[in-house]
Amino acid sequence: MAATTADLPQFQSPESVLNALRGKGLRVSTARRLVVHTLFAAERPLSAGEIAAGLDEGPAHLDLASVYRNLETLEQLGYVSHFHVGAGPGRYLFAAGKEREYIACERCGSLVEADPRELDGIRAEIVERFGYEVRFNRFPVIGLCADCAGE
Amino acid sequence: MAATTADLPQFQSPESVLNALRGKGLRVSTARRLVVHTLFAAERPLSAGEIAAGLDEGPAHLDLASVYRNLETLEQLGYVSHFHVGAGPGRYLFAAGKEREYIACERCGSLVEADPRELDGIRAEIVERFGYEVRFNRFPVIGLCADCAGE
DNA sequence: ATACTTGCAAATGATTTGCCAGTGT
DNA sequence: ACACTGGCAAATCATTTGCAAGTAT
Repeated sequence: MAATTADLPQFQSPESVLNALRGKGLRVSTARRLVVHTLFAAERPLSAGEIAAGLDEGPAHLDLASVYRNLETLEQLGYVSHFHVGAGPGRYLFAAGKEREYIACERCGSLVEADPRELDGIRAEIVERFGYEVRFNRFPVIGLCADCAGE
Repeated sequence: MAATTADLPQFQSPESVLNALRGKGLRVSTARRLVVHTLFAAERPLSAGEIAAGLDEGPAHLDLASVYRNLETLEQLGYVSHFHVGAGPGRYLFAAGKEREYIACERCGSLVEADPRELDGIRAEIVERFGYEVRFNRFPVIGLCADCAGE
């Protein structure tokens, strides 16, 4: 289940991802292709619902269950990652072999990405003071962005 | 007027809380009494389901919807507070007029409380580096406790 | 041909809401 | 009395699961 950068070198296009899937013995179905393309083209993390809805605007229809199943498969292979902001739906994005952590606004949903190293200081402080090894990839640090904080 | 300690001085017993509610014009019904007693006696944050289930084992049955409605009422008045650990149900506890923040284990659900001042350094670092004003009362810092981290 | 996948429906879990009967004050 | 509350059923939302029909390889 551990996916390092070495395992995921070929993310130049949706096709390269699909080829990699084929190499793993997975089939390249229409649904799979659409999910991969949509996720690859997205400029921000998308919820399963957004993926299905976005696809509906195109030529094909994809069932939400299929979207979830594909996302889970892709995530287990290390191609996709997801996280939750507050109570909202999970947001999915290409993992692209690099780890990221997030800080999110609970009001407007805006998001900033952080290199894990940027949060290592905080991690160290919490492990020292409280004994917990924390990470902000699945459950980002939640707060208010500058705009929302200014009411 | 914000709810300061001065507004919430009388938390010595469930009865004192109920009296305060009466003073605010709220009625002291059986359901309300049970929720307040249960929450007051709890040594850890409880989910709405746990509150209802615990009552079922005792003399009374309380509908989950009533539990939620009461918790919301109590929270709006500043008597109760709740937070979420990962995808699990919300956990409710007496606010007792003091602010707290939490660090939780996403595997076993264990929890440590922190005085907000203990996390002010982290808050300052994040606001400076990312521009987000974060708080860990509704959505705790999530990670693995020492036991779970040791596999 | 066969195993992997999908669509559809139904189930789950958390929480909310409508509505009308019941009850503190 | 009268507004506040409670119970109960049904509705939401996000996500999962069972299955039979469809399809990539």
